[in-house]
Amino acid sequence: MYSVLLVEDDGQIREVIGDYFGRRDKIALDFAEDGNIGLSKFLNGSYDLIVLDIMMPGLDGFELCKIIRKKSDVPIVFLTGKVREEDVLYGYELGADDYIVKPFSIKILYSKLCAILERAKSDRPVRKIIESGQITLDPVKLEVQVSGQVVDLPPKEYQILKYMMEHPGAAITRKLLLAVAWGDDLYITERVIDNRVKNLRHKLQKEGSRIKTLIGVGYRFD
Amino acid sequence: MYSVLLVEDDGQIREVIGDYFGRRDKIALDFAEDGNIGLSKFLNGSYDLIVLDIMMPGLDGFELCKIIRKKSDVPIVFLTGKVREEDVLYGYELGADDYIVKPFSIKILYSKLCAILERAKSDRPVRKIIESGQITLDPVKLEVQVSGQVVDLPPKEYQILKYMMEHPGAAITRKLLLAVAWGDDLYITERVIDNRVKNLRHKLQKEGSRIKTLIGVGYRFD
DNA sequence: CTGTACGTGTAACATACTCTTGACGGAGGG
DNA sequence: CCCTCCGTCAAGAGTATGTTACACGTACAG
Repeated sequence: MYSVLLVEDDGQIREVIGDYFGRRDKIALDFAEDGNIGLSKFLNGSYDLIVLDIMMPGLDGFELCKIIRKKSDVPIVFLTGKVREEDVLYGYELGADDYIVKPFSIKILYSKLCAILERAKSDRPVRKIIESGQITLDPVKLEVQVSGQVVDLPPKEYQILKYMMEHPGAAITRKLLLAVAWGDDLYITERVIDNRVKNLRHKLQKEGSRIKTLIGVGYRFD
Repeated sequence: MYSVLLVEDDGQIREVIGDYFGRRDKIALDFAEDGNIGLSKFLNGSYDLIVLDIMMPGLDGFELCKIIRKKSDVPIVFLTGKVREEDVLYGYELGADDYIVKPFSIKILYSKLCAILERAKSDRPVRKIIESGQITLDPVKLEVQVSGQVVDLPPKEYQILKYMMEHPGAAITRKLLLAVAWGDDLYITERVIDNRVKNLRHKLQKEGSRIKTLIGVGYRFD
């Protein structure tokens, strides 16, 4: 479920889109009737994508887009009646992700938004909680849970686990782990890494076996 | 500079796009005249984005898209005269990143491609899996599968197999293998290589026979 | 100030796995 | 038949990793 803000002054369009999206379960839609309301909703809320009409009373879509882009990389889609090519290009220059011209097919709008949201999901430096199997890592709280139980991890072990969970399935060299958790200009015994990994495996209980050893290389988290 | 493959049977369109993109310096364009040529270029090349016409003789754009999606997450844009809504939706379902309807503005095409390429850049965890027959080698996971079964390979054997799979059909001298897996300044018995290859053949099971011996030279992987 | 708890790094050893060696034998060519 | 080249095997050397115990420094509470 994604959260999308639609800034559009035409009530009829809001209604049509709201109806259609309401019958699907992938997008939760929020509305703003003009640019100023849109700005305030953007500032107070947290959206995965923003759809902007260009021609609106007060703050227009381009202006709003500029303001939003200063604060956020959230995907932006223009939805507009303007068809002049310069406008489309201007929109892309402002960092828009797509540009949909009225009259548009509601189905296509929906598909496009879903495609952009899916694409953005993997793209984003996710400040969200990382989940994998029974393991949950919250980078904001710096907290790790295994099977619902909070597990206290010292800094190094936390960093190693975080890096592994951010790169599941990828081979991670010891050198890389050193750079990630220790800083690459330091020389320490290789055994240190083993020690940390050993503790990690133990603390992760049955999930610990998901850290595989790659002989001659390092580790891999599946 | 990004590398883009355009699969389009209409020579005029190829020319127009080629001209325009040639005067810019962000995109290096490669062409394919039909779906089959497109497929072979995709398989042998490495592109950052692929533009597909839908209606083409032989392999059409949808089919080609399906095949590409099995192997790669490379962004795909459909470029087509079809305007039926179902087709557009079908395109997105296949994992397309955009859908541009002819007649289109070349400037907008260029802008869209740039936007998609920029977005994909940060997204890409470049995973280039090498497949050949029943053997699959994932250089990111450092994992080899034979007939769907994971096969653990020690470093030297992994390196030998990887090199062989990267150069199928080519004669590979023992000297070259030494350089690849051992580093070229080392003196060891020739038997060492035989041993590694023997193990490889055994571990690859029935696929092992694809490593042919070239007497007096080395090996060849077919 | 003292004592405890804890994170970290080192050293030493144990264990597991990989690599190399060297001997032997078979295939094929001269 | 002899020679060369390669395949095979077993054993030991060599290397990588797991494990344990301990020393040091810091943070914090008493």
